[in-house]
Amino acid sequence: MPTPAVSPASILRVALPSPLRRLFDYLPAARAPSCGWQPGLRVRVPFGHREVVGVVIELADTSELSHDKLRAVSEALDDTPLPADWQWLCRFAARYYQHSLGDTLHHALPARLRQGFPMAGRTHTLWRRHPGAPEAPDFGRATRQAELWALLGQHPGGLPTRAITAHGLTHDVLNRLLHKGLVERREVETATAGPAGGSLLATPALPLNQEQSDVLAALHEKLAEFHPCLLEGVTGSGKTEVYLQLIEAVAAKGQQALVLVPEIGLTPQTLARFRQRFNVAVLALHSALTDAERLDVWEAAASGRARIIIGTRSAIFTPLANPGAIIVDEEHDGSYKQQDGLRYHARDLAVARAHYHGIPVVLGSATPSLESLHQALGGHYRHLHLTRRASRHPPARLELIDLRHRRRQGGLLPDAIKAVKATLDAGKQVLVFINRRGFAPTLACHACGWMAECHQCDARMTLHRAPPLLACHHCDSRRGLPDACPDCQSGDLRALGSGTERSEETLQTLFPETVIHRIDRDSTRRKDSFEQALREIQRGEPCLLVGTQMLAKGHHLPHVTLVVVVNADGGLYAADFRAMEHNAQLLEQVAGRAGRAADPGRVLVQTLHPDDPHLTLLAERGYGALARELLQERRLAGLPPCGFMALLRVESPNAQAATALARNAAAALGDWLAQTATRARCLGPVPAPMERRQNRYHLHVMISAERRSRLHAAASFLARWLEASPEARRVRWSLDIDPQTLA
DNA sequence: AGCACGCCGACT
DNA sequence: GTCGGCGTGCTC
Repeated sequence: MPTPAVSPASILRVALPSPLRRLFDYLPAARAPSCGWQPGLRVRVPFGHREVVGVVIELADTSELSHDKLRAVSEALDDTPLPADWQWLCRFAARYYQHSLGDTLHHALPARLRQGFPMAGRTHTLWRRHPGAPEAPDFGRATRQAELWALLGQHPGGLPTRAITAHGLTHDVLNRLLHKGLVERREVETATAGPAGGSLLATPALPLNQEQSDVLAALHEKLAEFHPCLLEGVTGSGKTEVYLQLIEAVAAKGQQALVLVPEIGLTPQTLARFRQRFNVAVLALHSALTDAERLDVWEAAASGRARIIIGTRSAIFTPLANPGAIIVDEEHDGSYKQQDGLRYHARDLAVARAHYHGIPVVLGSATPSLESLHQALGGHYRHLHLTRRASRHPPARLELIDLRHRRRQGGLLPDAIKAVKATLDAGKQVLVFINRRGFAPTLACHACGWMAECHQCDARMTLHRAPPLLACHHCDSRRGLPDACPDCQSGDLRALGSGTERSEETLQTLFPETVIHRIDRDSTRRKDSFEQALREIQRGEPCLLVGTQMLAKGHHLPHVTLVVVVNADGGLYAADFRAMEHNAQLLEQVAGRAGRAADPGRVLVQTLHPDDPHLTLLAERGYGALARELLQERRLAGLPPCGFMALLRVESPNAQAATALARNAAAALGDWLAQTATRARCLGPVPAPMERRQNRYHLHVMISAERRSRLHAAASFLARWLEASPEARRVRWSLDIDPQTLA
């Protein structure tokens, strides 16, 4: 048996940060790393006219290029390969999403490592009081030094630099104490730098109800094998406590847990809940981290020192030394899908990864995606349920109220206004949900019918009042308000429809005594203003909340007993086949905000289609019933998740060039499908839902198949065709496997 | 994707 | 004269 060559190697095949989906052959650098040449080593290589960081993928004896064409690796950047599980995930993702491996590796690497920085070594710095220092030195007016001294006094075992700077103390203060000989620094092995021994739990677990215990018991049954679970639990049924106790079991075995949360879900409160419970290191990956901190978390996870890792979409690419479980909270959330570059879905990668590791993966949601529901109903995922709310009240049902032919103020019907008044009079809070920011979605001329349109998009401009301007929500264009109609010079320009600003204004005139909090992207632009508003709201004074989906998701609003949905029709008749699913998820999530504490809630839903069968099903029997009905319809239509789909998006400022490429690609794919008798369909090209956006023309070519393998074959052909096509280099295109929206 | 090369127009 | 617009071609 020949043993695999480790070193010396003659050719290194390297993945490079480039959209080109192939490897590049290099000669080894003169100096081999101490581990010898191996796949997974980071290398710096000359590439064209620059140097880039790449990853060795395989070793080979020969190259297709002649020897004199090959260049040598400049240097090996590490003495150990990148983590094997991380390598596996990148390769899987690159193959599944038809993306360049080099690009995938590049994006999955912390910025520091892709820039060629060395791994931080396996030690880190701890600071503590010098054993020989006096107990209470005199700091005079140096209050920061005294502060640091006090802080270190609380941590005799020493504090990492990051913990000190997190307290607002600078390196400068640290250095001054160092020079005075009052503190000492120690370099400790990273792998052993975990928390001091003692118990796993910092605070005891909460008691579980029967349902929660049953779910947890089911999870405990299979902790050492691949065990995909859908946890379908209504809002307020205690999913998080189940997660925490599952993690407890995992951590008790000395293993790590990876928790994914939606983009808006990673709040200080969420993190605090995990940190309060456990004595082990809980690390968060969020947008506010510096590159150095991000690298720290990566290495802590890769070494096993970090025991619980919480993060958003990209956290799925965190290496894990000793994984025990993966949890995806609010698994239906759209933010798990990357919408550019490597268009991965973190939930789907989580399942693939759990399979690779042979560990459980829990997908939790009150409103599961049809994808996950399909797997659960088909017996491929374990289906777990939490139906009971912690509060006494069952989830509020939706009450549909008919918007047709009725006067409304600020978007609200008289019935809704009456209910708002009654709720406020009872000393409770009201949430008015509008999925449109700005004052009004349209500015129109009452004399000739002209409407303010964006010059760069096929869209109307939104009227904003503070400051007064017309803004396009699809590009960055904005302009001042016209005094008169540009077409007929009439001065009778009117705002049509209502956005958050207008509802806020109207409600303020109707309820002048009441405090109104408007929560949308415009009102919360200032840092912390959202958190501040939430704190005030949670104090419980009667007030009105007017907001977009920012308010709908996840936040605990215990004093809200009435929710008014200004218009439920957003997704009813949209071209996107997932529109109703997403609309229903949003409505159910909004409704979940009502009556979470002591009082029962009411949810009023205004609609122009009170007889729509989907909407009435949702109102009468809830999301679960509607989801199963929608799934049936998808099955009949062969749509995902009962069929598979990929989408080629083509875009260019030049409409002809975009159309030509889309047409040629579709024709090439059509021919190939026919020749190879591959059972997949090619649809299009068709203009994208908003064909012109930022003066670029968008077209779609859709591929669908009953089987994943055929979709894959077709998508793979298309990707190769596009790469080889000269015209595809002049037009921007992207191939989206399992697209979540058709926009 | 970068990046260089190359060929045209409008400036100190 | 040259600065710089972006089309074209290449990267082991």
